[in-house]
Formats: sequence, C-alpha cells, structure tokens
Amino acid sequence: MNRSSNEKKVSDVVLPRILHYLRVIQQLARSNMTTISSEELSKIANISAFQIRKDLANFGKFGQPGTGYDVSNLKRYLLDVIGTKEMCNIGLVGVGNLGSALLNYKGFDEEGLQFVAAFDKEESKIGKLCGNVIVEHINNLKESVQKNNVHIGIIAVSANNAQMVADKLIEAGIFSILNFAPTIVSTPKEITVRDVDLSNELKALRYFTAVNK
Amino acid sequence: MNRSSNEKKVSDVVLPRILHYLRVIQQLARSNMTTISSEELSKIANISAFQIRKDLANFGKFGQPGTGYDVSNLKRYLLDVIGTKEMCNIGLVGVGNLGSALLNYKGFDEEGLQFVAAFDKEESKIGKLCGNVIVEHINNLKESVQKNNVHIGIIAVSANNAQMVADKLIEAGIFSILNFAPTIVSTPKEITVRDVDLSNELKALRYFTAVNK
DNA sequence: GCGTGTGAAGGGTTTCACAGCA
DNA sequence: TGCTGTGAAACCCTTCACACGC
Repeated sequence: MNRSSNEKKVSDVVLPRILHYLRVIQQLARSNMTTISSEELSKIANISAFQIRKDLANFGKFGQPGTGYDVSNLKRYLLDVIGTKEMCNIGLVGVGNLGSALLNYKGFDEEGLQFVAAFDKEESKIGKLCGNVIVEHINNLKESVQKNNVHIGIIAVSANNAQMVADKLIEAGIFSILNFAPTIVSTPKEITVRDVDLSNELKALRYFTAVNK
Repeated sequence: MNRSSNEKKVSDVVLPRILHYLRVIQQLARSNMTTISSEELSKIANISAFQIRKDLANFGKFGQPGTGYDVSNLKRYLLDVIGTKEMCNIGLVGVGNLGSALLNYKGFDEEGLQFVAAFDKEESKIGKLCGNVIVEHINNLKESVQKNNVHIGIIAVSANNAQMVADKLIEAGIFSILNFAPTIVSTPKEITVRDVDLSNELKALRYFTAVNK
C-alpha cells in the first residue's frame, strides 16, 4: 500500500485528469489503437492538448515527437502512476442498493482494487453472496477487517448511521474512508475521509448548465 | 431552470465547497444552532477559515463581526446561490442497483431536485414503482422526456449501453447528462456531460492516503 | 513536416495581515 | 475583545510559443 518509488506527487487537481486519461486510453487499447497524439486525445477527453502534454510530461518523456504517444505504454505508465501494483483491499458497510452496486462493479481487479468484506446489520442479508464476498454482520467488523487486512472502508449506509459506522471502522484500525452517506462524519486528523455526495453531482450539473445558458 | 438574478458566477473550484458548507449548515440548522463563526465552521468542514470567509464574502456581507454567521440565513443564501428555487426534473435510465439507490435517495425535494421518470429495457422492471416514479420501457424515453419536461438525464446503465442511452437522451432533447457508466460518452459540443466514476473515487482515496504516508 | 517537451507569461486561487465594526 | 470583510502577497495552475527530435 505504499507508493513504491520516486514517483512525483500528483496534485488534487491533476489526479482526476490522470484517471480520465486512463479511461480514454483503456478504451483506445481495447479498440486496438496503437498510437495517439495529444491533439486527438484532446478531442476525446475534452481537455486541451497543452494540458495533456504538460500532465504527461510530468512523468517523463514517453511521447514520440512526430508520432504521438504509444497507447499500451501510456496505459501501463498511468496505471503505474496511480499505484495499481499492490492490491488494495476494500471493506464495505451497508449492503443496500448503493452497496450492492459497488460490490458488483466490474473492472476493479484490473486496477488493483478488490472487495474483501461487506457488512450489514440486517439479519436477512447476512451470509448472502454479493459480488465476490459474503455479507457479514456488522458486529464482526473489527475482527474481519483485521483478518482480511482491509485498507479502505466504504460507508454506504444512511446518513443516520454514518457516524457510528465511521467510528467502528476507525476502531478497527482503518485510516481511509470513502463516505457515500450525505452527511459530514467527524474523525481524528490522521484519518482520511473522502466524501462522495451523489446529489451534489446533480446540483453541480444543474448549476453549470444553467449558468452557461 | 435559468439562474434568476444577478448572482455572481461560482467557479468550478468553489462550487464543491459551497455544497459542502451547505451540508454542514443544514446539519447545524437541524441541531438548532443559531450562529457560527468561520473558525468553528472551519473545524467541522475541514476548510480553512480564511477560505470560508472569502467564499462567503463573495455573495455579499451576511456575517456579523464579533458574532459570526446566522445559520438559517446562511442556509437560505446558499440554497439560493446554487439555484434551488425552480424545480429541476430528472429522468434516469437504468434501474439496476445504482439506479434504484438514486431513485430512493432522500432529501432531493428540499433541494429543488426531483425524479419525474425512470427507464429500463428489462420487461420485468417495467411498471414497477421505484422511489416516486413508475419505471417505463426505454422505447418510451423520447415521449416521456418531453411530456414530463425532463431537464437532466442520468445514465446508470452498463458501460456497453451508455453511448446508446446518451444518444437517446440527446435525441429526446436533453442537454445535461450525468453519466455513472465507467466509459467516455461522446456528445455534440452543446451537451453538458458530467462523469461520476465511483471507482475513480476509490483510486483517488488510495492515491492520496498512500502518498501522505 | 509533424508533434512532443518546456520555459515564460498569464490568470486564478489561496493565504495572510489587518482595518473596521459589533 | 471577537470576528468579519478585504486588499496585497504568495502560490499554483493553465496557456502559449517555440525549440528540438522523429
């Protein structure tokens, strides 16, 4: 789980773009494209060609002047940059609709992410297979997190229960939390929490389309 | 759906913070807090007090020197800034786990968002009630979108089908799309697409926690 | 010629210190 | 005294023009 080598840091602003490039490149690789110029990439990714060249040049020179970038090389590089070498183990709490959607998400493995545990408080869900894991009771959380070496915890429960789940995850020794509950969870400074608020995405979309009219 | 008055534009960088403040303020309002200082807000929201004051001062002066901000005033203001006055009608395509999670999401109404239609291609789902809407066949999309005056379309189908769905939404007259499928959809310039890639959030979390160690 | 990599210019965002008001 | 609002400074990020390599 540690960044292995002397890679440069990627800032908060740049990382989403890197992930976006990776999406594009993976699609290009699947359609057997071998090289692509920053100009072509720009059209697909909707990001300026300047920006793309700057971003990629940060990791070293792997573009061919006169030709462009080698697709499969670029893919390997980007996967490397974002750190997919070591597997990252994920535990999810709350096997509702959202939780199930995440557990059944395809394509994690190729990117070094895997679910190793899932928890719920509903007796009816315990023992069921969801994605690749069997749902456990939330009372097992601490034990299971340690046994399965969980690195990241996902909160996919209702806003009411989010803080309680966060506390349990932290108590179990987890330092990184992805929070899907539409509420602020408070945690000690050493814990990294990333909030994903689905309704905020809608609000942002509405805001920007309305403004641009 | 148009921004009503002479409000200042909020940039791409600032909007997420505004939405974050709003979350905090809504929680404070629920716990009957009446005023809060930028310093206290800073601790809860994990954003510097300088930043908060700058952001809020952009919308006018509604802080009381020596006291702080009035919680319910601030809430009203922020809701106004992000444009919750007019209802925004949403249509969703793909009533799988993720789609169902979105349709059942609580708290949209208060923020001026409502689902007015949902579509799927599976016969078994057609006619079922999900959240507040009845699932229709995707062949009805164009007709239903126009009848229900849908402003925003959500793509919650698999990567394979995302482009097809995007095309249908655009053909039905929609200009704003929120895409949850882990793939790039290509659209004409006048269409606004916002991608939400759940796996990217995990990757970003992993990256930043690994780097900070 | 074509397309990358890069230093320099430009623009925007964050930090800061402090004036001004309750 | 306590806390906001704000101009100035520092910082970062994006854009650009062009030198260099294929």
